Amino acid sequence: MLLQNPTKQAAVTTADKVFEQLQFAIVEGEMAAGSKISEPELAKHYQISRSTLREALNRLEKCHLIERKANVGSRVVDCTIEGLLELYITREALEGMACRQAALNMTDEEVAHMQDMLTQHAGDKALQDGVAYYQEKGDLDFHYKVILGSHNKQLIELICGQLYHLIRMYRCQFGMNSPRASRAFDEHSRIIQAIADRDGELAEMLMRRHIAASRKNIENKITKEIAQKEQNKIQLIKS
Amino acid sequence: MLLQNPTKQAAVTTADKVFEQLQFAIVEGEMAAGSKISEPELAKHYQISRSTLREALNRLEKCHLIERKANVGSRVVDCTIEGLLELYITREALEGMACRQAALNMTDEEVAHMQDMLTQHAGDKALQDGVAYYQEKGDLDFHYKVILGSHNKQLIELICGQLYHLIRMYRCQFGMNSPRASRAFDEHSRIIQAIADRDGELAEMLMRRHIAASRKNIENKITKEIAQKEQNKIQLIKS
DNA sequence: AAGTCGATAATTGTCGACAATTATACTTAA
DNA sequence: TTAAGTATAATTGTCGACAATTATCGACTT
Repeated sequence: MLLQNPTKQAAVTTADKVFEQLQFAIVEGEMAAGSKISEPELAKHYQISRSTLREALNRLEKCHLIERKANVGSRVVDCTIEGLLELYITREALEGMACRQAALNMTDEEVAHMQDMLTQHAGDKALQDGVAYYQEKGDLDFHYKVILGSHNKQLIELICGQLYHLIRMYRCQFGMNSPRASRAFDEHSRIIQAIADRDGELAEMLMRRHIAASRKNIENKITKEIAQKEQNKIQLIKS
Repeated sequence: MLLQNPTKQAAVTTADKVFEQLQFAIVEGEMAAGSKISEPELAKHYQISRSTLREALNRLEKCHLIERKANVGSRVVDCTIEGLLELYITREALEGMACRQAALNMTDEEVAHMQDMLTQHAGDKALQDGVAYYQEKGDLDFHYKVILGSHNKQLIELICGQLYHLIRMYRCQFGMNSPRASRAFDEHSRIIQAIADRDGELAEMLMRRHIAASRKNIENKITKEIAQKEQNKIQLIKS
């Protein structure tokens, strides 16, 4: 499963290819979050020169997957709870606006296509009832379509080109295949309705609530996990 | 006048310095919008190697001031009306949310400091009544403080690190020292009040209206200018 | 005369080496 | 034993050259 973002163009140069591999490695956690990056080591591993590697690193920095300090080096970004919440706040703002713009700017064909997609997902959903499939692919499909429907290059670039890599990273690392599938589906359905009605204000509000709900869901889950770990620690000490 | 963004750190490496110079050159229009960038030529001009120049170009790309195509080269972004409107839509979303977060997260000291700043600006404003100063420096000061007050690294990076360079570029190129100084001041004042009241919802709404008003103002001005030019053309043909 | 194909020139991508800076480990003194 | 200072090693920044790709110009065909 790749789930590449829809704005990306074919990787022609070797730096492009290495960038994609590194991106995958970081998102999937093969390169640990927060770990230091050794340019000579990585260059050797991918059999490329440091110049080419640095080109790839620059693109990783562009989508906020690594951080660089002058004369010190690069690190993979680390996944913190605060970072995750900040990311979702930003996402709420951007995707909410994208949804409003989609309601204003989507062509009728695009709207129809989205509705088709949703009914198709409904079939899949009924079929394998609540399986993570919808959450993974269907969810991303939906959100990408809305974002692209905004017809706003700035929004599209910021969300698809930058934020979503980080979101995927957090999803992988925190193991977030949250069991909101059926509820999310209903929310998606209402959002599409608002877009079809060309009701930008409602569309934005619904999208923001949709994302906020997702954020709160995660927040709950994580705080519970932390509580669980604390519990384990205490039991470990007792025994 | 530099009006550097408040998040930037000192430029230590030569690539950093060249980046800053290029950034300035692009924003101020010394390098024409839409023009092609010749790496050998620029490298020679700044007396640096192409590697170093490319490092600088990568940072310019990060703040969306240039665009690169593989095996073809870089161009300065061009300033279109559509691009400007898309930028302001995005800004409305991000800065609106930043303002909401500022209402929630700013310390009392930060709020007090902003209020001080505003009264000081009020003095300046009374002094030189309506002069562009407020529009230039005061306006940016205000917006930066709100954004930083959100205490959201993601928002801060996106707005200050990326969007604002473009905004400054558009301001320069389209000659936008709009005569909204006094009205903008009142709007700023109300926004600070909402922040001081910790009313996130109102703060966001006011900031969004503030930016939307600015956008509409520009929209009007530009369409008028275009109409004017058409008029001139017609007269030219007649004569 | 217009358009297409091919050779040449120019530009971008990639490479390996050196310079400058930072991190590490060891020695020395308190 | 701890701390500071210094010398060494490793890493990042910068450079110039070569390879690969693209753009330009001219010849040739229709």
